[in-house]
Amino acid sequence: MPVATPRAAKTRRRTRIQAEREELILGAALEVFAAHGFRGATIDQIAEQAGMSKPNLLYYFPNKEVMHRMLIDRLLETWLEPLRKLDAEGDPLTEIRSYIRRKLEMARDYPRESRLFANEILQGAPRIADELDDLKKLVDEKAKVISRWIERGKLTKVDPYHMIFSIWATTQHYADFDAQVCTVLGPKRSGEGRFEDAARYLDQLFLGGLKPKV
Amino acid sequence: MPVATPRAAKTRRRTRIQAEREELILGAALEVFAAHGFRGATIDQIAEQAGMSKPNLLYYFPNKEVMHRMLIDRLLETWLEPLRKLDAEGDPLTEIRSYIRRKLEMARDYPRESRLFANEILQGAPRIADELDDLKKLVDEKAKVISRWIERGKLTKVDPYHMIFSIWATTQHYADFDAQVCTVLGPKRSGEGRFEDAARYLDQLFLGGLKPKV
DNA sequence: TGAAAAATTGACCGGTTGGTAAAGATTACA
DNA sequence: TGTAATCTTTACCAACCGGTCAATTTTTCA
Repeated sequence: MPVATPRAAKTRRRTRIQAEREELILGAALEVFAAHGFRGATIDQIAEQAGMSKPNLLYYFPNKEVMHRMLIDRLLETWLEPLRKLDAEGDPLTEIRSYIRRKLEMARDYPRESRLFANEILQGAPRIADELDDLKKLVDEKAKVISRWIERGKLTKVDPYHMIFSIWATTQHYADFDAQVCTVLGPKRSGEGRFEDAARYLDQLFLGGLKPKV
Repeated sequence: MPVATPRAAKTRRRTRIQAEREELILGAALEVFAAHGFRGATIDQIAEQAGMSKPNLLYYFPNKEVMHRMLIDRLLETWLEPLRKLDAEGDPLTEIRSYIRRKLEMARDYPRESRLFANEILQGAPRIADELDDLKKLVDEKAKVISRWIERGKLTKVDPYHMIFSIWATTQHYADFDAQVCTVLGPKRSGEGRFEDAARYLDQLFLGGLKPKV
């Protein structure tokens, strides 16, 4: 007869345990979703990763979709932050360099988030069409900023959209294709130093390719 | 009592129907694996895509793994061909440009193969560790070629491994993240022309970034 | 301290999935 | 044409999976 679900409890104050457990579960869910995709992840796996029973997990989240959705929403908040920070008033090459750096740091520090997102896009983004529209708006806005930089001769004339794609691709590659990167680099070079090497290389590539030849 | 499986029939000659059906099934499997990943793909889906019943499909392939493995093996054959063609004797910038072009064409013409591979790597490459070792050998070999080019002053001094990663990342992005690319580009620019725009941009990026400043 | 609220668990359920068994339909070929 | 091999289908099964139920344990707080 009792069994007050956390949702029912939302009318009351949130328990300390509730907050802790929800974070624990979302962490476990991120781990499992990133490794196996939405369909490949099972609630049992997530529960085991979180160190609790399946019904206990389902006491905090009504189902798999809600966990996934919550992770995606959170992810996009922080994921787009580097692009938001791209400052129209700053020095173009410096701004782009910083953007690449920040994206690479995110690939290094939040690889699971990157893979969660990659899994979703790879399968046609079935659960995040709305969020992609927001993304489009942001990219449109920043593409205009880049276009203005080009008009002022601060950058080589390139397609801003494809430029942004290339930054996404090259940086997220180190999170999404980590298994391949580490195999190819071999045990000696696949330590954390690979991100510094990558940063150096990407500087050369983008600054060389984008600096205007005056 | 009869029921000779195609495997048992291997001792005899392969039937016309066998060859046709196996191709049909592999095509359907590629479609479904690329769209949903290994775990997310069901035999029923593949059978429906191939226009036959599940047991009929399982008459030609003993299980899901075998289909997947066969697709991966085939894929890697053609997938690595562009890199194999990278010619130590050719002109470095031309060779790299051609490599990028070929990879981009593969992303355009074989997006399902690209996504099949991406799915597998993204999940830690659990089923293709051996194949990745072969890949490493090939990359090691070509990295040496690139290093020699650099020694001779034909290229800016860059890390050959990360250079290859950046080519993979930027080209495969158009296949793997197609859903995102099309959303961001909008309906007007997401026709097939996007690959030509990409080719133009990648030329600028890589040739600008890699050409030696003499 | 005691009782209500919150947290946890084992048992269970209906639907799906990978795969099998066996019998029937079709095809190849002597 | 007949028959053996090949191909296809219906019916089925055991394991798994998402999620519920009801009962038990733990925590909170008056």
